Amino acid sequence: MGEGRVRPLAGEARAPGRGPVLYWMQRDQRAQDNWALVQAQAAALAAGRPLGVVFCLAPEFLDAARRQYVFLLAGLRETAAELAALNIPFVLLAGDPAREVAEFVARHDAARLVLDFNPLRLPTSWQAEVARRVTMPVDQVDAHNVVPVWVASPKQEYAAATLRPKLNRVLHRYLQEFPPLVTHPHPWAEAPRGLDLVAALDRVRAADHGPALAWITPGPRAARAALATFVSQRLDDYALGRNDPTRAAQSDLSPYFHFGQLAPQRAALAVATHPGAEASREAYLEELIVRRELSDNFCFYNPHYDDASCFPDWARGTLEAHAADRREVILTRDQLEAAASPDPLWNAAQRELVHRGKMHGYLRMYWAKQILTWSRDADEALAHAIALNDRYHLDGRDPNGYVGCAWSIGGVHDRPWGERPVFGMVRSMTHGGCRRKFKIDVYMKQIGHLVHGSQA
DNA sequence: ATCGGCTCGCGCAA
DNA sequence: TGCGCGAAGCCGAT
Repeated sequence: MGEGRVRPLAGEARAPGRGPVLYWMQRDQRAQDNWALVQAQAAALAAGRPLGVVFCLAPEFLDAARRQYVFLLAGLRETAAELAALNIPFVLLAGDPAREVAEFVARHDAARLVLDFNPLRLPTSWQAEVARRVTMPVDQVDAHNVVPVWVASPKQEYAAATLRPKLNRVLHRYLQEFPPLVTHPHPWAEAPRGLDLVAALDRVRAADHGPALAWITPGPRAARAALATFVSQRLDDYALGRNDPTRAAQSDLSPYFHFGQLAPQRAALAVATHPGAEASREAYLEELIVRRELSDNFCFYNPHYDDASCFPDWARGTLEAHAADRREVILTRDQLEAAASPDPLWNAAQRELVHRGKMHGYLRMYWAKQILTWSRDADEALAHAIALNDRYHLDGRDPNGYVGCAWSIGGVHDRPWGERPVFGMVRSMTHGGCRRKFKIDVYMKQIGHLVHGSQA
Protein backbone atom coordinates (compact mmCIF):
# COMPACT_ATOMS: atom_id res chain seq x y z
CA MET A 1 0.00 0.00 0.00
CA GLY A 2 3.02 2.27 0.05
CA GLU A 3 5.29 3.29 2.90
CA GLY A 4 3.79 5.67 5.44
CA ARG A 5 0.21 5.33 4.17
CA VAL A 6 -0.87 4.36 7.68
CA ARG A 7 0.13 6.30 10.77
CA PRO A 8 -0.80 5.54 14.37
CA LEU A 9 -2.97 8.35 15.72
CA ALA A 10 -3.22 7.10 19.27
CA GLY A 11 -2.55 4.19 21.56
CA GLU A 12 0.25 2.24 19.92
CA ALA A 13 0.69 0.66 23.34
CA ARG A 14 -3.03 0.14 23.94
CA ALA A 15 -4.48 -3.36 24.07
CA PRO A 16 -6.91 -4.24 21.29
CA GLY A 17 -10.60 -4.66 22.20
CA ARG A 18 -12.43 -7.97 21.90
CA GLY A 19 -14.83 -6.89 19.14
CA PRO A 20 -14.54 -6.23 15.41
CA VAL A 21 -12.11 -3.99 13.62
CA LEU A 22 -14.05 -0.81 12.84
CA TYR A 23 -13.45 1.73 10.09
CA TRP A 24 -14.92 5.16 10.80
CA MET A 25 -15.66 6.34 7.27
CA GLN A 26 -15.62 10.11 6.82
CA ARG A 27 -14.01 11.54 3.74
CA ASP A 28 -13.64 8.46 1.57
CA GLN A 29 -17.17 7.21 1.10
CA ARG A 30 -16.55 4.19 -1.09
CA ALA A 31 -15.95 0.46 -0.68
CA GLN A 32 -13.38 -0.27 -3.40
CA ASP A 33 -10.16 1.71 -4.00
CA ASN A 34 -10.14 2.81 -0.37
CA TRP A 35 -6.79 2.39 1.42
CA ALA A 36 -8.42 2.85 4.82
CA LEU A 37 -10.69 -0.14 4.18
CA VAL A 38 -7.82 -2.14 2.74
CA GLN A 39 -5.90 -1.49 5.95
CA ALA A 40 -8.90 -2.23 8.18
CA GLN A 41 -9.60 -5.50 6.40
CA ALA A 42 -5.95 -6.55 6.55
CA ALA A 43 -5.94 -5.90 10.31
CA ALA A 44 -9.22 -7.81 10.75
CA LEU A 45 -7.99 -10.79 8.72
CA ALA A 46 -4.70 -10.90 10.62
CA ALA A 47 -6.56 -10.94 13.94
CA GLY A 48 -9.36 -13.22 12.76
CA ARG A 49 -11.96 -10.57 13.59
CA PRO A 50 -15.12 -9.26 11.96
CA LEU A 51 -14.98 -5.96 10.09
CA GLY A 52 -17.51 -3.13 10.26
CA VAL A 53 -17.87 0.35 8.83
CA VAL A 54 -19.46 3.20 10.76
CA PHE A 55 -20.47 6.60 9.38
CA CYS A 56 -21.81 9.47 11.46
CA LEU A 57 -24.06 12.01 9.82
CA ALA A 58 -23.52 15.42 11.38
CA PRO A 59 -26.87 17.20 11.22
CA GLU A 60 -25.11 20.37 10.14
CA PHE A 61 -21.69 20.51 8.56
CA LEU A 62 -20.14 23.84 7.66
CA ASP A 63 -23.40 25.23 6.27
CA ALA A 64 -23.84 22.37 3.80
CA ALA A 65 -27.03 22.65 1.75
CA ARG A 66 -29.71 20.03 1.24
CA ARG A 67 -28.64 19.00 -2.26
CA GLN A 68 -25.14 18.31 -0.94
CA TYR A 69 -26.57 15.94 1.68
CA VAL A 70 -28.74 14.32 -1.03
CA PHE A 71 -25.58 13.60 -3.05
CA LEU A 72 -23.76 12.24 0.00
CA LEU A 73 -26.59 9.97 1.16
CA ALA A 74 -27.29 8.56 -2.30
CA GLY A 75 -23.63 7.59 -2.55
CA LEU A 76 -23.65 6.06 0.92
CA ARG A 77 -26.67 3.88 0.07
CA GLU A 78 -24.72 2.34 -2.77
CA THR A 79 -21.58 1.96 -0.68
CA ALA A 80 -23.52 0.36 2.20
CA ALA A 81 -25.06 -2.20 -0.18
CA GLU A 82 -21.67 -2.97 -1.71
CA LEU A 83 -20.17 -3.52 1.75
CA ALA A 84 -23.08 -5.68 2.91
CA ALA A 85 -22.55 -7.93 -0.11
CA LEU A 86 -18.95 -8.42 1.09
CA ASN A 87 -20.10 -9.40 4.57
CA ILE A 88 -19.03 -6.03 6.00
CA PRO A 89 -21.86 -4.35 7.93
CA PHE A 90 -22.33 -0.61 7.43
CA VAL A 91 -23.82 1.32 10.35
CA LEU A 92 -25.16 4.84 10.04
CA LEU A 93 -25.18 7.08 13.12
CA ALA A 94 -26.33 10.67 13.46
CA GLY A 95 -25.42 13.46 15.85
CA ASP A 96 -22.20 14.91 17.20
CA PRO A 97 -19.60 12.65 15.55
CA ALA A 98 -17.04 12.91 18.37
CA ARG A 99 -19.55 11.67 20.94
CA GLU A 100 -21.53 9.20 18.82
CA VAL A 101 -18.55 7.43 17.29
CA ALA A 102 -16.63 7.24 20.57
CA GLU A 103 -19.65 5.68 22.29
CA PHE A 104 -20.29 3.27 19.44
CA VAL A 105 -16.69 2.10 19.27
CA ALA A 106 -16.55 1.64 23.05
CA ARG A 107 -19.89 -0.20 23.19
CA HIS A 108 -18.71 -2.74 20.61
CA ASP A 109 -15.22 -2.95 22.11
CA ALA A 110 -13.53 -2.60 18.73
CA ALA A 111 -10.22 -4.41 18.32
CA ARG A 112 -8.85 -1.41 16.44
CA LEU A 113 -10.28 1.77 15.01
CA VAL A 114 -9.21 2.90 11.54
CA LEU A 115 -9.74 6.48 10.32
CA ASP A 116 -9.38 8.12 6.95
CA PHE A 117 -7.82 11.57 6.54
CA ASN A 118 -9.19 15.07 6.05
CA PRO A 119 -6.98 18.08 6.86
CA LEU A 120 -9.84 20.46 7.72
CA ARG A 121 -10.13 21.62 11.32
CA LEU A 122 -13.57 20.27 12.18
CA PRO A 123 -13.14 16.63 11.10
CA THR A 124 -9.62 16.67 12.53
CA SER A 125 -10.93 17.83 15.91
CA TRP A 126 -13.60 15.09 15.89
CA GLN A 127 -10.97 12.47 15.21
CA ALA A 128 -8.69 13.76 17.94
CA GLU A 129 -11.58 13.71 20.41
CA VAL A 130 -12.54 10.13 19.52
CA ALA A 131 -8.94 8.94 19.64
CA ARG A 132 -8.64 10.43 23.12
CA ARG A 133 -11.84 8.83 24.41
CA VAL A 134 -11.50 5.26 23.15
CA THR A 135 -9.21 2.65 24.66
CA MET A 136 -8.00 0.65 21.67
CA PRO A 137 -5.30 1.48 19.08
CA VAL A 138 -6.32 4.05 16.44
CA ASP A 139 -4.76 4.13 12.96
CA GLN A 140 -5.14 6.88 10.41
CA VAL A 141 -4.87 6.18 6.70
CA ASP A 142 -4.58 8.84 4.01
CA ALA A 143 -7.04 7.27 1.58
CA HIS A 144 -7.54 10.48 -0.40
CA ASN A 145 -4.14 11.46 -1.73
CA VAL A 146 -1.99 9.45 -4.10
CA VAL A 147 1.05 10.29 -1.96
CA PRO A 148 0.06 10.52 1.73
CA VAL A 149 0.18 14.15 2.77
CA TRP A 150 2.62 13.53 5.64
CA VAL A 151 4.90 11.58 3.31
CA ALA A 152 4.83 14.12 0.47
CA SER A 153 6.30 16.92 2.58
CA PRO A 154 7.05 17.65 6.24
CA LYS A 155 6.00 21.30 5.92
CA GLN A 156 3.74 23.83 4.26
CA GLU A 157 4.94 24.12 0.68
CA TYR A 158 5.47 27.52 -0.88
CA ALA A 159 4.05 26.70 -4.30
CA ALA A 160 3.32 23.91 -6.74
CA ALA A 161 6.89 24.23 -7.95
CA THR A 162 8.27 23.16 -4.58
CA LEU A 163 5.84 20.29 -4.02
CA ARG A 164 5.97 18.90 -7.58
CA PRO A 165 9.50 17.41 -7.44
CA LYS A 166 8.80 15.89 -4.03
CA LEU A 167 5.71 14.13 -5.38
CA ASN A 168 7.39 13.05 -8.60
CA ARG A 169 10.33 11.50 -6.75
CA VAL A 170 8.09 9.00 -4.95
CA LEU A 171 5.06 8.78 -7.23
CA HIS A 172 6.06 5.46 -8.79
CA ARG A 173 5.87 3.85 -5.36
CA TYR A 174 2.29 5.04 -4.73
CA LEU A 175 0.62 5.16 -8.12
CA GLN A 176 -0.10 1.41 -8.10
CA GLU A 177 -3.23 -0.67 -8.56
CA PHE A 178 -5.42 -1.11 -5.46
CA PRO A 179 -5.90 -4.57 -3.99
CA PRO A 180 -9.59 -5.52 -4.08
CA LEU A 181 -11.71 -5.56 -0.96
CA VAL A 182 -12.72 -9.20 -0.49
CA THR A 183 -15.71 -10.95 1.06
CA HIS A 184 -14.97 -10.88 4.76
CA PRO A 185 -14.78 -14.39 6.26
CA HIS A 186 -15.63 -13.44 9.85
CA PRO A 187 -19.23 -12.25 10.15
CA TRP A 188 -20.08 -9.51 12.66
CA ALA A 189 -23.21 -11.16 13.98
CA GLU A 190 -24.01 -8.53 16.61
CA ALA A 191 -23.81 -5.60 14.20
CA PRO A 192 -26.62 -3.11 14.93
CA ARG A 193 -28.89 -2.03 12.12
CA GLY A 194 -28.09 1.66 12.39
CA LEU A 195 -30.26 4.40 10.94
CA ASP A 196 -32.09 4.10 7.66
CA LEU A 197 -30.19 5.81 4.85
CA VAL A 198 -33.32 7.04 3.12
CA ALA A 199 -34.97 8.49 6.23
CA ALA A 200 -31.66 10.05 7.30
CA LEU A 201 -32.26 13.13 5.16
CA ASP A 202 -35.01 14.15 7.60
CA ARG A 203 -32.45 14.42 10.40
CA VAL A 204 -30.45 16.96 8.51
CA ARG A 205 -30.85 20.66 9.27
CA ALA A 206 -29.88 21.94 5.86
CA ALA A 207 -31.38 24.82 3.93
CA ASP A 208 -32.41 24.54 0.30
CA HIS A 209 -29.74 26.50 -1.55
CA GLY A 210 -30.05 26.06 -5.29
CA PRO A 211 -32.30 23.69 -7.25
CA ALA A 212 -31.96 19.89 -7.16
CA LEU A 213 -29.30 18.62 -9.56
CA ALA A 214 -30.07 16.27 -12.42
CA TRP A 215 -26.95 16.58 -14.63
CA ILE A 216 -24.85 14.46 -12.29
CA THR A 217 -25.67 11.08 -10.75
CA PRO A 218 -24.27 10.43 -7.26
CA GLY A 219 -22.49 7.25 -6.23
CA PRO A 220 -19.33 5.25 -6.93
CA ARG A 221 -20.84 3.47 -9.94
CA ALA A 222 -21.80 6.70 -11.69
CA ALA A 223 -18.39 8.11 -10.74
CA ARG A 224 -16.61 5.26 -12.55
CA ALA A 225 -18.84 5.77 -15.56
CA ALA A 226 -18.14 9.53 -15.56
CA LEU A 227 -14.41 8.83 -15.39
CA ALA A 228 -14.60 6.43 -18.34
CA THR A 229 -16.58 8.96 -20.39
CA PHE A 230 -14.14 11.75 -19.60
CA VAL A 231 -11.10 9.67 -20.51
CA SER A 232 -12.53 8.36 -23.77
CA GLN A 233 -14.33 11.49 -24.97
CA ARG A 234 -12.81 14.66 -23.46
CA LEU A 235 -9.32 13.96 -22.18
CA ASP A 236 -7.62 14.55 -25.54
CA ASP A 237 -9.07 18.08 -25.60
CA TYR A 238 -8.01 18.80 -22.02
CA ALA A 239 -4.67 20.53 -22.63
CA LEU A 240 -6.10 23.05 -25.09
CA GLY A 241 -9.69 23.29 -23.97
CA ARG A 242 -9.69 23.22 -20.20
CA ASN A 243 -9.60 26.98 -19.76
CA ASP A 244 -12.46 27.63 -22.15
CA PRO A 245 -15.81 27.57 -20.31
CA THR A 246 -17.71 27.16 -23.57
CA ARG A 247 -15.96 23.86 -24.27
CA ALA A 248 -16.77 20.76 -22.28
CA ALA A 249 -13.18 19.66 -21.72
CA GLN A 250 -13.15 19.48 -17.93
CA SER A 251 -13.52 16.20 -16.09
CA ASP A 252 -16.47 17.26 -13.87
CA LEU A 253 -15.23 14.64 -11.41
CA SER A 254 -14.55 16.93 -8.44
CA PRO A 255 -17.92 16.25 -6.71
CA TYR A 256 -17.04 12.55 -6.71
CA PHE A 257 -13.57 13.25 -5.35
CA HIS A 258 -14.94 15.55 -2.69
CA PHE A 259 -17.34 12.96 -1.30
CA GLY A 260 -14.81 10.18 -1.78
CA GLN A 261 -17.07 8.34 -4.20
CA LEU A 262 -14.10 8.10 -6.58
CA ALA A 263 -10.45 7.76 -5.58
CA PRO A 264 -8.20 10.36 -7.24
CA GLN A 265 -5.71 7.51 -7.59
CA ARG A 266 -8.26 5.56 -9.68
CA ALA A 267 -8.60 8.55 -12.00
CA ALA A 268 -4.81 8.93 -12.12
CA LEU A 269 -4.39 5.28 -13.10
CA ALA A 270 -7.07 5.55 -15.80
CA VAL A 271 -5.54 8.71 -17.27
CA ALA A 272 -1.90 7.62 -17.00
CA THR A 273 -2.56 4.43 -18.96
CA HIS A 274 -4.76 6.03 -21.62
CA PRO A 275 -3.14 6.20 -25.06
CA GLY A 276 -3.46 9.52 -26.85
CA ALA A 277 -2.43 13.12 -26.37
CA GLU A 278 0.56 13.24 -24.04
CA ALA A 279 0.10 16.94 -23.29
CA SER A 280 -3.46 16.36 -22.10
CA ARG A 281 -2.47 13.45 -19.88
CA GLU A 282 0.23 15.57 -18.27
CA ALA A 283 -2.02 18.61 -17.86
CA TYR A 284 -4.70 16.55 -16.19
CA LEU A 285 -2.33 14.67 -13.87
CA GLU A 286 -0.77 18.01 -12.90
CA GLU A 287 -4.13 19.28 -11.70
CA LEU A 288 -5.36 15.98 -10.30
CA ILE A 289 -2.24 15.18 -8.32
CA VAL A 290 0.10 18.15 -7.88
CA ARG A 291 -2.42 20.93 -7.40
CA ARG A 292 -5.03 18.92 -5.55
CA GLU A 293 -2.49 17.46 -3.14
CA LEU A 294 -0.97 20.92 -2.71
CA SER A 295 -4.36 21.96 -1.28
CA ASP A 296 -4.28 19.17 1.28
CA ASN A 297 -0.69 20.11 2.12
CA PHE A 298 -1.74 23.72 2.73
CA CYS A 299 -4.71 22.93 4.97
CA PHE A 300 -2.79 20.23 6.84
CA TYR A 301 0.08 22.53 7.79
CA ASN A 302 -1.77 25.85 7.99
CA PRO A 303 -4.79 25.94 10.31
CA HIS A 304 -5.62 29.46 9.04
CA TYR A 305 -6.45 28.13 5.57
CA ASP A 306 -9.76 30.03 5.52
CA ASP A 307 -8.74 33.47 6.77
CA ALA A 308 -6.52 36.17 5.31
CA SER A 309 -3.74 35.57 7.83
CA CYS A 310 -2.72 32.60 5.64
CA PHE A 311 -1.72 34.92 2.78
CA PRO A 312 2.04 35.25 2.15
CA ASP A 313 3.69 38.40 3.52
CA TRP A 314 4.18 40.03 0.13
CA ALA A 315 0.45 39.65 -0.65
CA ARG A 316 -0.73 40.93 2.72
CA GLY A 317 1.57 43.93 2.37
CA THR A 318 0.48 44.81 -1.14
CA LEU A 319 -3.23 44.31 -0.39
CA GLU A 320 -2.86 46.50 2.68
CA ALA A 321 -1.16 49.20 0.62
CA HIS A 322 -4.12 49.19 -1.75
CA ALA A 323 -6.86 48.84 0.85
CA ALA A 324 -7.91 52.47 0.40
CA ASP A 325 -8.06 52.29 -3.41
CA ARG A 326 -11.38 53.42 -4.81
CA ARG A 327 -13.83 50.59 -5.54
CA GLU A 328 -16.37 50.84 -8.33
CA VAL A 329 -19.07 49.71 -5.87
CA ILE A 330 -19.29 47.73 -2.63
CA LEU A 331 -21.66 44.77 -2.87
CA THR A 332 -23.30 42.93 0.01
CA ARG A 333 -23.15 39.15 0.24
CA ASP A 334 -26.85 39.04 -0.66
CA GLN A 335 -26.19 41.03 -3.83
CA LEU A 336 -23.37 38.68 -4.80
CA GLU A 337 -25.51 35.65 -4.05
CA ALA A 338 -28.30 37.06 -6.23
CA ALA A 339 -25.87 37.60 -9.14
CA ALA A 340 -26.52 41.34 -8.96
CA SER A 341 -23.03 42.64 -9.74
CA PRO A 342 -22.26 45.23 -12.43
CA ASP A 343 -20.46 42.55 -14.52
CA PRO A 344 -22.71 40.30 -16.65
CA LEU A 345 -19.94 37.70 -17.08
CA TRP A 346 -19.49 37.44 -13.31
CA ASN A 347 -23.25 37.18 -12.87
CA ALA A 348 -23.39 34.32 -15.38
CA ALA A 349 -20.66 32.47 -13.48
CA GLN A 350 -22.56 32.98 -10.21
CA ARG A 351 -25.75 31.67 -11.84
CA GLU A 352 -23.87 28.63 -13.11
CA LEU A 353 -22.75 28.00 -9.54
CA VAL A 354 -26.27 28.28 -8.12
CA HIS A 355 -28.04 26.28 -10.82
CA ARG A 356 -25.43 23.66 -11.57
CA GLY A 357 -23.71 23.30 -8.20
CA LYS A 358 -20.42 23.63 -10.04
CA MET A 359 -18.66 26.50 -11.76
CA HIS A 360 -16.19 26.07 -14.58
CA GLY A 361 -12.65 25.91 -13.16
CA TYR A 362 -11.28 28.85 -15.08
CA LEU A 363 -14.14 31.09 -14.02
CA ARG A 364 -13.74 30.09 -10.37
CA MET A 365 -10.56 32.19 -10.36
CA TYR A 366 -12.11 35.15 -12.15
CA TRP A 367 -15.19 34.93 -9.93
CA ALA A 368 -13.20 35.02 -6.67
CA LYS A 369 -10.86 37.78 -7.87
CA GLN A 370 -13.72 40.04 -8.88
CA ILE A 371 -15.25 39.75 -5.41
CA LEU A 372 -12.13 41.52 -4.13
CA THR A 373 -12.93 44.55 -6.29
CA TRP A 374 -16.42 44.84 -4.74
CA SER A 375 -15.40 44.29 -1.12
CA ARG A 376 -14.08 46.69 1.51
CA ASP A 377 -10.92 44.62 1.98
CA ALA A 378 -9.37 41.22 1.33
CA ASP A 379 -10.68 39.71 4.58
CA GLU A 380 -14.24 40.53 3.60
CA ALA A 381 -13.73 39.29 0.02
CA LEU A 382 -12.30 35.99 1.23
CA ALA A 383 -15.20 35.50 3.64
CA HIS A 384 -17.75 36.16 0.85
CA ALA A 385 -15.99 33.84 -1.59
CA ILE A 386 -15.70 30.97 0.90
CA ALA A 387 -19.29 31.32 2.11
CA LEU A 388 -20.74 31.22 -1.40
CA ASN A 389 -18.34 28.49 -2.51
CA ASP A 390 -19.26 26.26 0.42
CA ARG A 391 -22.98 26.92 0.15
CA TYR A 392 -23.42 26.21 -3.55
CA HIS A 393 -20.58 24.06 -4.82
CA LEU A 394 -21.21 20.34 -4.70
CA ASP A 395 -17.47 20.14 -3.99
CA GLY A 396 -17.55 22.95 -1.40
CA ARG A 397 -16.09 22.62 2.10
CA ASP A 398 -13.00 21.08 0.55
CA PRO A 399 -9.30 22.02 0.78
CA ASN A 400 -9.40 22.73 -2.95
CA GLY A 401 -12.03 25.39 -2.38
CA TYR A 402 -10.22 27.13 0.47
CA VAL A 403 -6.93 27.13 -1.41
CA GLY A 404 -8.63 28.25 -4.62
CA CYS A 405 -10.11 31.28 -2.84
CA ALA A 406 -6.81 32.04 -1.07
CA TRP A 407 -4.93 31.74 -4.38
CA SER A 408 -7.34 34.07 -6.13
CA ILE A 409 -7.61 36.75 -3.46
CA GLY A 410 -4.43 36.36 -1.43
CA GLY A 411 -1.70 35.15 -3.79
CA VAL A 412 -1.29 31.82 -1.96
CA HIS A 413 0.98 29.53 -4.05
CA ASP A 414 1.32 32.31 -6.60
CA ARG A 415 3.91 34.96 -7.30
CA PRO A 416 3.63 38.73 -7.48
CA TRP A 417 2.78 40.46 -10.74
CA GLY A 418 2.65 44.03 -12.02
CA GLU A 419 1.05 46.39 -9.54
CA ARG A 420 -2.56 47.41 -10.18
CA PRO A 421 -5.32 49.20 -8.25
CA VAL A 422 -7.02 47.15 -5.51
CA PHE A 423 -5.08 43.94 -6.32
CA GLY A 424 -1.68 45.45 -5.74
CA MET A 425 0.75 42.79 -6.94
CA VAL A 426 -1.71 39.92 -6.59
CA ARG A 427 -2.41 38.52 -10.04
CA SER A 428 -5.51 40.13 -11.48
CA MET A 429 -7.95 38.83 -14.05
CA THR A 430 -10.22 41.11 -16.03
CA HIS A 431 -13.35 41.08 -18.13
CA GLY A 432 -11.20 42.08 -21.10
CA GLY A 433 -8.80 39.23 -20.47
CA CYS A 434 -11.67 36.73 -20.51
CA ARG A 435 -12.97 38.29 -23.73
CA ARG A 436 -9.60 37.69 -25.34
CA LYS A 437 -9.44 34.08 -24.18
CA PHE A 438 -12.93 32.74 -24.91
CA LYS A 439 -16.29 33.73 -26.33
CA ILE A 440 -17.90 35.23 -23.27
CA ASP A 441 -21.18 35.91 -25.08
CA VAL A 442 -21.50 32.21 -25.95
CA TYR A 443 -20.87 31.30 -22.31
CA MET A 444 -23.43 33.81 -21.05
CA LYS A 445 -26.00 32.50 -23.52
CA GLN A 446 -25.35 28.92 -22.37
CA ILE A 447 -25.91 29.92 -18.77
CA GLY A 448 -29.07 31.78 -19.74
CA HIS A 449 -30.46 28.54 -21.16
CA LEU A 450 -29.34 26.56 -18.12
CA VAL A 451 -31.09 28.95 -15.74
CA HIS A 452 -34.21 29.24 -17.86
CA GLY A 453 -34.48 25.47 -18.34
CA SER A 454 -34.14 24.53 -14.68
CA GLN A 455 -36.57 27.12 -13.31
CA ALA A 456 -39.65 25.75 -15.06
C1' DA B 1 -0.60 36.23 -32.80
C1' DT B 2 3.44 36.79 -29.90
C1' DC B 3 6.71 39.02 -26.80
C1' DG B 4 8.51 41.35 -22.80
C1' DG B 5 8.14 43.73 -18.51
C1' DC B 6 5.94 43.88 -14.30
C1' DT B 7 7.66 41.75 -9.00
C1' DC B 8 9.01 38.60 -4.88
C1' DG B 9 11.17 34.81 -2.54
C1' DC B 10 12.24 29.79 -2.36
C1' DG B 11 15.59 26.36 -2.96
C1' DC B 12 19.73 25.11 -4.63
C1' DA B 13 24.54 25.57 -6.09
C1' DA B 14 28.54 27.51 -4.61
C1' DT C 1 25.55 35.03 -1.72
C1' DG C 2 23.81 34.79 -6.33
C1' DC C 3 20.69 32.99 -9.57
C1' DG C 4 16.79 30.71 -12.01
C1' DC C 5 12.24 30.44 -12.21
C1' DG C 6 7.42 30.15 -10.94
C1' DA C 7 -0.87 27.19 -11.20
C1' DA C 8 -4.14 29.52 -15.33
C1' DG C 9 -2.26 37.30 -15.05
C1' DC C 10 -2.46 42.21 -17.66
C1' DC C 11 -1.22 45.42 -21.09
C1' DG C 12 1.06 47.74 -24.72
C1' DA C 13 4.31 47.24 -28.50
C1' DT C 14 5.42 44.83 -32.52
